[in-house]
Amino acid sequence: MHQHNCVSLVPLFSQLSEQEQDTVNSIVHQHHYQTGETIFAAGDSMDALMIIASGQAKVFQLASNGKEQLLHLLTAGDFDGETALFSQAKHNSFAEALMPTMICQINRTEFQQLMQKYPTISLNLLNELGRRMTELEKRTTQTSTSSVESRLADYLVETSAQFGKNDFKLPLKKKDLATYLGTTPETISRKLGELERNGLIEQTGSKQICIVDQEALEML
Amino acid sequence: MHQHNCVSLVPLFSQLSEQEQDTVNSIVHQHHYQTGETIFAAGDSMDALMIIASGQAKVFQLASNGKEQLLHLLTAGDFDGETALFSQAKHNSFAEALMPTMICQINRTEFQQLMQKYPTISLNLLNELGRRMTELEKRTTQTSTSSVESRLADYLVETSAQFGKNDFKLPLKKKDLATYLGTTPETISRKLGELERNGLIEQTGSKQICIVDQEALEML
DNA sequence: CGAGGTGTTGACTGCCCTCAAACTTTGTGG
DNA sequence: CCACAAAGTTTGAGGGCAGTCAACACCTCG
Repeated sequence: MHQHNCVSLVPLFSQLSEQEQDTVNSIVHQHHYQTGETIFAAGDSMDALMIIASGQAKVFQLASNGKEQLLHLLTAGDFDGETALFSQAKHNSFAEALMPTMICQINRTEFQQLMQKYPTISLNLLNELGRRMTELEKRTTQTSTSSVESRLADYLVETSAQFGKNDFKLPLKKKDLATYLGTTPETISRKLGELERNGLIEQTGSKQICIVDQEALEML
Repeated sequence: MHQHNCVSLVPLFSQLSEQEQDTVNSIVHQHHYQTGETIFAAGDSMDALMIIASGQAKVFQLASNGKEQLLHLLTAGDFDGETALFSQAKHNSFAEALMPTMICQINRTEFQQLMQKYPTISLNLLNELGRRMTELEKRTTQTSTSSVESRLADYLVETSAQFGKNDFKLPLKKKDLATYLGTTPETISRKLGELERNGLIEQTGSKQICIVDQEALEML
């Protein structure tokens, strides 16, 4: 069987030599998930670090009223489960594949040995956790201080920057985008319409967005 | 001068021997801040890890419209600035002392050397970052899925649990509590009044709260 | 082609934010 | 230790943003 090499893809291990990466690769367990399939659920015990080799997954929580809150969008090279590496805790969130997705897992104990052997790994972990923390802090601040319109505008500008062009396809269903921005699909739909009517964007196709007036968007 | 020993207070260094802690203590710089004094501001360059030796500080962001969002409340033993340890970045948030507060700083380069020498430090850091991440994720979910009333109820229950008794004094001004929960002082005031009228709590004095019906609070 | 999930549009409602004024607590200097 | 100023809190009135509900249109994919 052709074993896809997760390890070389991941920034987490990028500073290791090729030989060291092989070592890591040998203790990795692979899993494949289909679109819509659950990767883990709240309540599951966490005992491994998960790395996205290919595909895309969403991490979200469910409130007691059943509402969904999207916390992170994971793409190739991203990982999750780091809080599990020390405390033998349960997942407090869900993860679901948004497309056919390959996941590499490393058991807690094995990963702990890795970190002892190669200290740069834990530094990389710290780095990435910090980055994600900063991102979440920003989003938290925005959700409780700004209007949906400006959050959406900000999201569009940032996403377009990631793609490096004004014309791009939303990487999320609007349903998920809504919970990501802390609002509802209906409101997203309306606000996008409003932005279009005001000449700031154009909706060329399903999920296809073109930014017309970036400055005005940033102004919100 | 009597040098307050920060290091022994901090879980971060708790696994080090007494002698090793002394070493760490020798590279620590101390600063004292008065109530209301700014510890760092957004835009300041980050070049040190900060540890609260005694006192209390709030970490918050300012939105473009001037609104404040409280992100973390730091008390003795907590630290901040970990994202600064690798990337030579700027602070994106503010920190302000809420009472006379003693802070211990360790420079980036010196702390990096420490982490190389004592790998358990970075593991402790990871642990704490994960904890804080989990906490923020929960709060984010709550702010965009639940009503102010239930967020407040949840906060009261959790805070009472921290103190270990039903009768306690709010550790924050209501103004700050409001931005912590993503609302306004007026709304906090009203909701507390409502909870009291419904017999779930009692407001015995300024900031003094007594939980009467914990079950009903958790129900929200 | 049909079915289920997804997106759109409209009408309505309500939570909570805003503004403003009175009252209370805090803390500081005389 | 008191007095007074500044900050924080409470209460009321009013309005707006966005959530809810419902019906319909639209994809996407068996």
